[in-house]
Amino acid sequence: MVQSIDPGQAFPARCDYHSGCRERLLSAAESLCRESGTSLTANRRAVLDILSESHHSLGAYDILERMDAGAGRRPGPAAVYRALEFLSGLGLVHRLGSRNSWFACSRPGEHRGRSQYWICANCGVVGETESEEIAQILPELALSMAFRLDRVSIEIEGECRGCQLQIKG
Amino acid sequence: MVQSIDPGQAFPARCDYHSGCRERLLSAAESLCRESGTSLTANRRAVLDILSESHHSLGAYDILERMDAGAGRRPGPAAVYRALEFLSGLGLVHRLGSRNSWFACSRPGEHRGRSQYWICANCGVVGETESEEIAQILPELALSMAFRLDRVSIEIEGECRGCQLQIKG
DNA sequence: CGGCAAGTGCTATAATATATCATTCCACGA
DNA sequence: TCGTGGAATGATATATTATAGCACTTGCCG
Repeated sequence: MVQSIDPGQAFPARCDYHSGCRERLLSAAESLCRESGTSLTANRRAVLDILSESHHSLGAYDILERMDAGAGRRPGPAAVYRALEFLSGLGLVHRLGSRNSWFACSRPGEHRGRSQYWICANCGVVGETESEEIAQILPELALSMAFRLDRVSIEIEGECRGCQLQIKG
Repeated sequence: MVQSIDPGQAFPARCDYHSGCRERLLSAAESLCRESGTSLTANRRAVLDILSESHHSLGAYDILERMDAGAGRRPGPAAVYRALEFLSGLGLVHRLGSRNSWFACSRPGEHRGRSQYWICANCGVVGETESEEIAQILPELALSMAFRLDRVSIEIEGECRGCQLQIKG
């Protein structure tokens, strides 16, 4: 087995009431903040809460719209982007460049920056894998080009198993 | 050697007057259009010309600005986006999701959709590699997840050799 | 208390991308 | 030669995504 994560488990269930993910994310957020001497403020927590409701990716303005659900007033876009920047800095959320959207990390605190993101074009759910091989190959390639590698983004678009079954059957 | 392209050659020279690239791109454009029964119209060619001037990536509006250099009048953004969509459909240009920008393909007509893009954060030049290993691993991973893989985007940000040398020395 | 740093609110605006519909251009057949 | 149909473009408006700038608040620490 060459995967550090069983790929059979990598693509999350379609259901939004996934268990464990939110709790894991929140506790990772708290410990990462503690470690880094920052704080999980109300805004940041609100954005994290919204993203952690499902494994779908959301646009920043989608997040913004959901932020008045509880409170009466809605912040400006900058508040959302500031929170997203903070959270992605800690690896708690990721940005999908191919769609200008954001989603909650499935494995916060682990394997920072070494994930592949699998995006179902039909249902919008995003899964993550961590391929050991890719984690090895890219630095080797970089070395052979004398390229200093800072950040990697791997986005794969296609259709998840669940959607294929549903559409076909 | 596991690379189909020598990685030592993958990152393009910093100079903008690179030889061969433009010619290769243009002739690939013509043959791809011929094969697909489409045509390389003036607009499309203008966008391709602008992108092929260097290995840098450009925003759509940067391209737009350069489109009045010769002619007196400038088209609207839609013209640029239409050309970009057409050209990227043929694999002649690529979009960088991490930066919302576009660049000319270094290897038009080959290995469609199997490239890795190496982006120098300092000089903005974009190089391409085609890793055989990655070309194998991703479909295997997809298979094990029962995920139908349609499109892959691999973007690596860092600093190229030339810029590292220049800054340090 | 006073001063600093981090975070936020608020407003404006920049940057990126698409929708819609009229018009042009050109190849092709009657 | 004319008309017709499809592809591409022009033109205008607008949607979507993201950042800038600056005042204010809050909490901490001397």
